[in-house]
Amino acid sequence: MDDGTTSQRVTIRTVAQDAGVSVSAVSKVLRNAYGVSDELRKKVDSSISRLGYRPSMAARSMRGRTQTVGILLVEMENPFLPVIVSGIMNELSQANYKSMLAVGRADMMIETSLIDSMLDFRMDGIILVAPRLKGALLSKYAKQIPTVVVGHHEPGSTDFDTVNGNDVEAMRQIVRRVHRDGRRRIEMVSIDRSSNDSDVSYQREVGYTAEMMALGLTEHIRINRLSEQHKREAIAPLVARPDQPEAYICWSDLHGIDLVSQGRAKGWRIPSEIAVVGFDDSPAAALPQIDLASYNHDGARQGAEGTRLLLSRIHGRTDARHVLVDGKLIERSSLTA
Amino acid sequence: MDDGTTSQRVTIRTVAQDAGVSVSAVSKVLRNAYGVSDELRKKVDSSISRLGYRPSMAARSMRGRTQTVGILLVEMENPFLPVIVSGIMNELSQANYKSMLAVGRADMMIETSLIDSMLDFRMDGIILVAPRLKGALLSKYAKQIPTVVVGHHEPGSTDFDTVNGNDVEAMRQIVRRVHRDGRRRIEMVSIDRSSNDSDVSYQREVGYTAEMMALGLTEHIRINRLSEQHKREAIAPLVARPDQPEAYICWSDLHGIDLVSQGRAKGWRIPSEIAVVGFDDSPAAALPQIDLASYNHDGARQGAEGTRLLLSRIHGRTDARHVLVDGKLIERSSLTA
DNA sequence: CATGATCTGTATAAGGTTCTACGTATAACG
DNA sequence: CGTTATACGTAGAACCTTATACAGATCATG
Repeated sequence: MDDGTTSQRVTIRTVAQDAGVSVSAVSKVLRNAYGVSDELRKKVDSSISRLGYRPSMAARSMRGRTQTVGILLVEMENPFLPVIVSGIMNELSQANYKSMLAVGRADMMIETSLIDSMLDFRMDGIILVAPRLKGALLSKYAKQIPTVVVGHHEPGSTDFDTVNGNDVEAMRQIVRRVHRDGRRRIEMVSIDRSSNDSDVSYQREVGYTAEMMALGLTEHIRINRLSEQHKREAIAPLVARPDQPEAYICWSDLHGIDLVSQGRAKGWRIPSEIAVVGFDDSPAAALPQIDLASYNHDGARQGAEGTRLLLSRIHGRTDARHVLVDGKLIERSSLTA
Repeated sequence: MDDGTTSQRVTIRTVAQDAGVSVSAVSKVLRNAYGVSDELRKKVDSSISRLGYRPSMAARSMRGRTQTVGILLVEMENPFLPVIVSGIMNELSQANYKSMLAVGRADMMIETSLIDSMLDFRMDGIILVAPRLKGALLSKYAKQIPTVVVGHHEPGSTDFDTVNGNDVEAMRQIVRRVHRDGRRRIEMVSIDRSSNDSDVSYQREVGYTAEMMALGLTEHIRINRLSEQHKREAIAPLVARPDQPEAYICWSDLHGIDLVSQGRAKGWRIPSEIAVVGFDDSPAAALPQIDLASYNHDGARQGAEGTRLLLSRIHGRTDARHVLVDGKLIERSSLTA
């Protein structure tokens, strides 16, 4: 306390001095490494809490692990993403890891710059949530740092792991459920693939088509693709059609919400004549005025699963894993009477 | 390239070697410090881009600035918060700063641990968005690191700056607008203050009361306080009242949404008999089925303003500033015919 | 031409941790 | 009692950058 070397900040050296041991001993306790007696640990621990010592991340990251993983979020507006993040953080805090979150703006340039930034900060690994970046670029990064990609189908990759909702199975399940009520003219509302090159939309169409065929409803397959831009107007012609099907299964709640509200205004009897099912189980779908049945993809679980993969990868695994997470259909009055 | 010292990572040393200058010279260029000729700079810059060198944040933060500020978000579910964050990030990127985002879970323990974490990472400053932490604790941190608090009234503080929506003025404006249509029995729906000790609810009540008095409507002042927990049921008695006022001004869209939907179901004529105004302009309020008038508090501007304050504080300012940001009332069919 | 001032670039000491290699004390064993 | 194995603790280099102090060159001035 009152010897010559007293400086401002309390460092590992201060602790060592206070506890009367070597710097390396303290470091060992900190990392609970091999070769430290209970007695030593006790001395050091009490010095640490007495002095309120906190290891400097900066110094730490120059040599060893930071115990911190970077999370890159494609954007913040989509309410599905926070759920994934909270799943990630839950799992991380259990493993005593910290996180550093960065938010892109659905822009590739920004995304790359943010990933670079995480490399600069020496994160132990990164979790990319629904990135816009394509496989080749992702692979480039994945070679430099343990990487897991959530919500972005790319099951062929050998450099990073992926976690996704099981879109195909989800769609099949929805189709089966709707069919169980005796409906046969079941159509899908999807988005124009050219506007969004991700695989996500495609997977859902595959599931729809596959199950329709499995149920012998091949002749009723019909996919209405809307441009992603002008949702509200784009859906009008669908509502105005004279020949309505018995059910619409939508690629997203956005479509579903517009459909039920415009449909109700037009006098549709929902669900008796026409059932509508959305996708994503967004907060708006749950509003009593909307009450749109929707598929919940268990974002928290996707996040948790991705985190577990990343941690095992940080601990040395090198082969790529690809996980599909099942969700469940939330029944509401747009589907169930 | 092929001399003995070639290791994996490209460091400042690699660059120096490649450019045929000293390490310190490179560092000077990097920081554009005094005493470097144009010629030298050119040599170094070209080596940097040829080698794809990126300075290590870890090493950098051990001595100088990180050029990174920490953002602490109270939680992620509230859709108002991402807007603030995007305002912050916009402003930061213009000033060539990076950000590190951490998300609490509306829990004080977690918040303190996250702030500690930002100190460990040697952020140049922190922006706390709607923190749960109280003034004394905030002051403690503010003494260690430049701090700005957004969305958390605490105008008395001398240790940190604050940015807030101008709640009093907002409420006065809403009351005036509603009164302009000839309505006099204007009530407020607020939350039980004991459940939320923040100042936010109080400010809005103040504004409501003040304007009602200014308009000579003192006798009609009535504040209905609901417990924060069971919103949907808590609002039922309000809807069931036999003596309805001519307008409800709500503390939050959550109340407003329930009010318009349950009210419409009950046969209220909105807005001719009863007007409803929410607060926050959440996405759900804008849904055509809801169409709830609401006050938009310009979160992006609050974020930007906070960022500017932080940067000036990082650059040496020490006196505390307290900024109020005005927003605007978004008129929708729950208010305007 | 000597002197001082200015301008460029360099050498080098922090800065706080981790981690390998090593030394010492203690225990176990014949 | 001597030898070996094991547990505990320590020295010190390495990590990459910044920043201070200084040396050398160039230029202006008396």
